[in-house]
Amino acid sequence: MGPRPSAPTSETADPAPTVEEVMELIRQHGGRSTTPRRMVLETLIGAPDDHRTAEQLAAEVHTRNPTINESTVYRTLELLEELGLVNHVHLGHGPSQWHLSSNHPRWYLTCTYCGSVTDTDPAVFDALVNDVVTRTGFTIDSGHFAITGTCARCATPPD
Amino acid sequence: MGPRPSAPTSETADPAPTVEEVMELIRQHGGRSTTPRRMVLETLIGAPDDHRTAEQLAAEVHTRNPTINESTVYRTLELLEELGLVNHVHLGHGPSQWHLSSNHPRWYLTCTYCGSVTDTDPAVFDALVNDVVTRTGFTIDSGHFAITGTCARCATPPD
DNA sequence: TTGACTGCAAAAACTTTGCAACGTC
DNA sequence: GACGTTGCAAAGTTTTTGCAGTCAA
Repeated sequence: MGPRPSAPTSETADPAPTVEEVMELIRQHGGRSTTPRRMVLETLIGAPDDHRTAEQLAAEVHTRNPTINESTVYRTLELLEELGLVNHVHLGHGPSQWHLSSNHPRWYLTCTYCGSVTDTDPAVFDALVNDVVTRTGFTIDSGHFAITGTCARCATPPD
Repeated sequence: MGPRPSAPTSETADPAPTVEEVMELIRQHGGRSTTPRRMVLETLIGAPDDHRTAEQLAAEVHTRNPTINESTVYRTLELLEELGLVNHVHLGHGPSQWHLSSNHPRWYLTCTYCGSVTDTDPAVFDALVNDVVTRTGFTIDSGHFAITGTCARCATPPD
């Protein structure tokens, strides 16, 4: 039930939703506006550019309401992802990282040696994305898996 | 202890190793030539272009020797990866897929909707790889994580 | 003989699920 | 009141680890 892929180029408009807008959307889909959902959302919207694990998110929520269960956080994230409001990324071998959806593509470069994550100018990938869709019909959806490699620092010869 | 990254462009030479060559290499590193290691290797070399999970590999090995344990398969794969002879890929949310290393880069495109995997002409990515390293110093190492998106078939409007 | 390797079982890490109680509409 | 949602606990999935016995060099 994901959105149809559209223009895969870099854009900048970012309509950060409010908690109320999201709750309304959930109600429109037959769901209910509940305290745990509100709190997860408020935490995500509080730092919209962060990406964090479900566990970290649960810990943040717990500082305000320790009764909210981690499985509820997982279920809320799953719901919000179905609605297209959040996404998860695999930056490495650990747990998934969650963040609010944004209109502009994100490409993560993670270093195999030091683990650092570089959030790259997506324009660099535009030519590739267009080339691939022209040649194969495959529409690349950035940012679900990181691209691994060696960062500038770790690439410098140690000798 | 991985190899220093070198020219990240598409090449074609593929020196498929023999079991004996690998066993010799293992011995040179202070390791031992054992039956489980031999069998895992023979299975991998038997279908060098396949990628498969540790569990599938263990099942294949079991048809010849059921006493070999899955944890030994994991440990063998880890060893062979340290030696640069095999690699694992994350094609989706399931278990890692293992395959013999090859000289030429591999890029996997997996479809979010139908799960199909497209092994793409790596030349398409050369420009990107060169662009990124020039701009940021980051040397992209293809093929550790898949690139997700929508395949041609799933992208055609249903109406 | 030495110590690397193995099988086994148990645990770790991350996520999902079953179910009865609860809260929203 | 109906039924979607939650907390809790338990289980599922993939991978790692501890340990005592085994085997290659």
